[in-house]
Amino acid sequence: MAVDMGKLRWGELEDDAEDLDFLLPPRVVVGPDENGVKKVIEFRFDDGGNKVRVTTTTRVRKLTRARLSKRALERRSWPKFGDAAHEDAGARLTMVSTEEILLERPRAPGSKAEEPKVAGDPLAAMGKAGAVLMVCRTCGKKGDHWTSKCPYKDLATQTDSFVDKPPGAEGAASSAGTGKGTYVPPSMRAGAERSGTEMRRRNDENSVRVTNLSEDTREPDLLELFRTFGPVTRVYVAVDQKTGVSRGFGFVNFVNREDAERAINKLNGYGYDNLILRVEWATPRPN
DNA sequence: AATGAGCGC
Repeated sequence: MAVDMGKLRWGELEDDAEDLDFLLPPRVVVGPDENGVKKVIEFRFDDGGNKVRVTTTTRVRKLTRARLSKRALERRSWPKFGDAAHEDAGARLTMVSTEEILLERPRAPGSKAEEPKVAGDPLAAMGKAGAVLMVCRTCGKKGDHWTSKCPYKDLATQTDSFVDKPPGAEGAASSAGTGKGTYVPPSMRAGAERSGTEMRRRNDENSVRVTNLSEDTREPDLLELFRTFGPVTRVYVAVDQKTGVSRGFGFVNFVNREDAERAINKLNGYGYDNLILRVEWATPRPN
């Protein structure tokens, strides 16, 4: 058999050698004899490719006929139970049970009762009433995704070491932020309907354009980078609709203009993912 | 080098 050695790796060569086992005589089992001695004779190739015979001799426990029948007889004297209780004695030695037997699944101590599993997509299987109960513990969004599927799940903890922080970012001082200073509920977002004097127009004014992003920088990365300056309402990375590849720029919208300004001052020229970011005010999108 | 999506009226 001609083999192109250049295309084979050693692991494949090994497999190839094993394939030759069909050339060996079949395994032979002799016994066990009256003394319980069993011999297994098998053949294999040694490291040099020579056929060798290997004989293994073992002594098996003798199960005498008397011993077996004694135990079987003992079982026959057991009182019948279940469906078998209605059978004539000795009519059948074995039978298939049609009884329903509920098995308890062992659980870790202290674990909660199992939730009923729904086949298929749990979100789709759930009615609207159920969806309301679904609240992402990371970003707080309702009825959209589970915590485990949150796009920001990796960013749940604030990076304390990173650059500077807006004054009062830790607490409620930040005007529109929640405790963590990042998630802004819809009712508080720019452009949301507000009572009284505030404008209803969508607010794109605190929009920052970020260019020279590496191809694999995505929205959660941008959020992680910019959230330290204050509450962010939106991150967006422009993506080629055809290929899905990042176009290398994006936008970050801030609740507060001062936060956006500080982000620009701090991050413009900042080295990120081996590239030097450009961060500047975005010209508002025509609408 | 570069300024974003899609929804509904």
